[in-house]
Amino acid sequence: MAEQTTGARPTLEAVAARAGVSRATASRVVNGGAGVRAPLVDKVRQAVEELGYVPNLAARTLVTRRNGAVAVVIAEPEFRIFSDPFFQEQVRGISRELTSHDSQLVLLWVESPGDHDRIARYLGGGHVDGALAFSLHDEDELAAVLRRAKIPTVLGGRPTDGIGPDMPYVDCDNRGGAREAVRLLVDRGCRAVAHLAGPRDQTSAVDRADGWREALGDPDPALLGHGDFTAESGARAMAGLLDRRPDVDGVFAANDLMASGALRVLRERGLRVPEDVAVVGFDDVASIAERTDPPLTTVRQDIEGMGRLMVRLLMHLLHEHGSGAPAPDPLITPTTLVRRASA
Amino acid sequence: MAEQTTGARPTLEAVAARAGVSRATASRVVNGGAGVRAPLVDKVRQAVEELGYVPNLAARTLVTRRNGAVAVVIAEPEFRIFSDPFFQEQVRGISRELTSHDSQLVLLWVESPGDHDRIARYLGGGHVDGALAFSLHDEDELAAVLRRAKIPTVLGGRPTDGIGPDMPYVDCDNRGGAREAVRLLVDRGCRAVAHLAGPRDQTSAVDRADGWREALGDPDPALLGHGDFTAESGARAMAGLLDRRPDVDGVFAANDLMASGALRVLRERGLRVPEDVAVVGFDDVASIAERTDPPLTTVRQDIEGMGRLMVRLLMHLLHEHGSGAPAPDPLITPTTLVRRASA
DNA sequence: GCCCGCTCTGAGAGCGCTCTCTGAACTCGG
DNA sequence: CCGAGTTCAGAGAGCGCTCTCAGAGCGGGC
Repeated sequence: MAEQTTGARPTLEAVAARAGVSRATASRVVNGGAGVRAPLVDKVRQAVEELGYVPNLAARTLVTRRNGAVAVVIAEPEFRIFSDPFFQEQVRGISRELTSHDSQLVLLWVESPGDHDRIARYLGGGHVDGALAFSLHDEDELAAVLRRAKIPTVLGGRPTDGIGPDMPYVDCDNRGGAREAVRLLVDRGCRAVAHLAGPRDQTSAVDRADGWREALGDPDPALLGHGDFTAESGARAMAGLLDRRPDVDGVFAANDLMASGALRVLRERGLRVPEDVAVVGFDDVASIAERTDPPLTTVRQDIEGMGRLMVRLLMHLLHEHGSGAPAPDPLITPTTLVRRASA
Repeated sequence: MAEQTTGARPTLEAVAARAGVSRATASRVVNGGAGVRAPLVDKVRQAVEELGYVPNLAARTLVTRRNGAVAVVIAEPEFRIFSDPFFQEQVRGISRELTSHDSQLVLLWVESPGDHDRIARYLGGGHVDGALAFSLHDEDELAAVLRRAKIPTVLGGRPTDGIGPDMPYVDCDNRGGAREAVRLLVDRGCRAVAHLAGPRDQTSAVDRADGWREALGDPDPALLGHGDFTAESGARAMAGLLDRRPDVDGVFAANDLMASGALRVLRERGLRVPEDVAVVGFDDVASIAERTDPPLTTVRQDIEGMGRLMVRLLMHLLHEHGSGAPAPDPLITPTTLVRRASA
C-alpha cells in the first residue's frame, strides 16, 4: 500500500510548497522566470531539480491551447516513400526547423483508408498545433480529413485544383525552372527541344510541362513525350520521341530519373550527348544526376529549404491566428540550373 | 470582431445543453454510451453531429492519464534506417497492432544528440502512454532518456548488457535459429561449418555467433570470420576464411547480405554451391534471399510479428500498471528455416 | 399498497496548469 | 517622513473533461 512506489509525479503545487512560494510563482519560473527575483528563481529551480518535476503537458495544453507539436501526415499507403531521397530531405528540413521553433515533429502515416478516421480524431483532438502534408491529389480523402479537422495546414507541393485554392502550400518554381532549362537548350543552339513529361495527375509534372511550353511558344505536340517519373518510362518516352522526331536535338526531362532513362536510349541509338542531343533533368538528386554518363545538367530545387519553409509558413499561420490577417500567399522557392556535361 | 469566425470548438457542455441532458450523460454517450437509455443516446449523438463536437484530448488526458498514443523512438541519427526493409516491416507490424488497440503511432526520431532533451521532455511530459525503441547500444544515451522519462518502454532487439536487464524487449530466437541453421549444415554432411559473424556490438550478431558455437561444441576459431552485416564484409570474411581453412564446406552467415557476399566470392573461386560449400543466411529478407544465385537457404524471423508483439507487451505493461505484477519476461519469437537451393 | 432494490441521471469535485487581478513591499522624490 | 509609483508574489478562477456519489424514478415482491 506504499503510495510512493507508484509513479505519482510531482505537481507544480509540490514544487511550490517545497520552494516556499505560490503555485503562480513556481509556474513563472518554470516558464522562463521573467518577473521573479533571483533568489526565488533559484529556490524554485532547486525544488524542481530535487523533485524531478516535469510539467504535465496535458494540463498546460488545456489552458494554453497549444502543445508544441506539429504533425507530418504521410498519405502514401506504401511505406516506400521513406526511401525516397526527396522526401527524406524534406522531412529533414522540417525537423530542423521545428526544433528551432521548439516544436516536436509527430509523424503520422495513413496506411489504409480506414486510418482516416483515426487520423482525423487525432488531428481534430488537439494533439498537435498544425499539420504538414504532401502533394495531395484530387481523390485524396486526406484533404477532406485535414479540412474537417480545422487544423492549420501547410502542403508540400501545389495541390491539384480539386483540393481547393485555400490551402497554403510550399512548392518550388517548377514552371520557372522548366523555362530556364529550355532556355539553356535553346541558347546552346538546339532547334527541336522536346519534353519528357511526368504523370498528368501531379502538379509538379504539369507545371514543368507548362514551363516548357511557355518557353518555346507553341511547340510541336510531337515533341512531347509522356512518362511517370521512372527511368523506364523516360527511356520509353525517349524512344517514341526519336521515332516521331528524329531531328530532336534537345531534351528536357521532367525529372532526373526520366533523364537517366533517356540518356540510356540515346546511347543505345548511337547518339552523342550533348553533341547530338543535349539533355537537362529536374530535381538534382545527387545519387542520380552526378552518376549518369555524362553527368546530368539539371534544375536543382532546395528540398530541405522547402521543408523549412513549410514550417515557417505554418508557424506564421499559428501566430496570426488571432488577427484576421489573410492567408499568406503560397511560397514558391526558386530553382537553380546546375550545369554538368549533358547540356 | 465576429467571435464566430474563430474556431471556438464546442465543448461537452454545449452538447449536453443542446441534447437537454447533463454533461455527465453526454460524456457517457461519447465514451460508448453504456448505461444510458437509447432515446437519450440518440439525442446526444445528434447533438454531437450537429455541433461537430470533437472531444478535447488534453482535457481527457488530464483526467484519465492516458492519451492513446505510443511513441516509436528512432535512435538512428541517419534517416537511412527508413530504407531498411527490416525496420519497415517492423514498424508496419507496430502500426497495425496499435491501430487495433485504438492507439496512435507517434514517430519521434533523434537526429542529433541535442535532440535528447527535447525528446525527453516530450516523452516525460505525458504526450504518450509508452514508447518503443530499437536495439539500443551501451553508449546510447537514449536508454538513459527513456529511463529518466519513467515511461513504459519496450525494446526491439535484446539490448546490450550495459542497458540493464530490466527493460522488456522483443527479439527473435537468434541463438536457436543459428543452431538450427548449423544443424542443417551438419545434417547434410558438412564437416567444417564456418560462421561469418556480424558486428560484435550488436546482440543479434553476438547471439547468432553463440548459437553457431553451441551447435558445434567447440569449433575451431579459424572457422569464425567477422563482418558488419554488409555484403562487402561478407565477401571479405569469406575470402579470409577460404585462405585459413580451404576445407570449409558449410557456411552460416550472420545475415542474408553477408551470405550474398560470401556466395559471390565462392563463385569467383570456382566453388559450387551447395555441392562444394553449402550456405545458410539469416533474416530472410525477400529482396535478397530470393534473388541470390543460387537462392539462399536462410533463417526467417517474423519481423512484422515482432513489431506486433512489442505493442502487445507494451499494452500489457500499461494495464498492469496498477497491480504490482512483475515485469513480463522478454518475448522471444521463434524462427523458421526456409530451405532454398544454397543448402 | 408499501417498501426494497435496481437502473439511470445529474451535481459537483477535481485533474495540473496558466494567467489575470489584487495587494504587499519597496523605492524614491518632495 | 509621507505619498505616489513600481515591482513582484499570491489568490483564485477557470481550461474541458471524467467519474464518483447521491438521489430520482420505477418495478416487483410480499
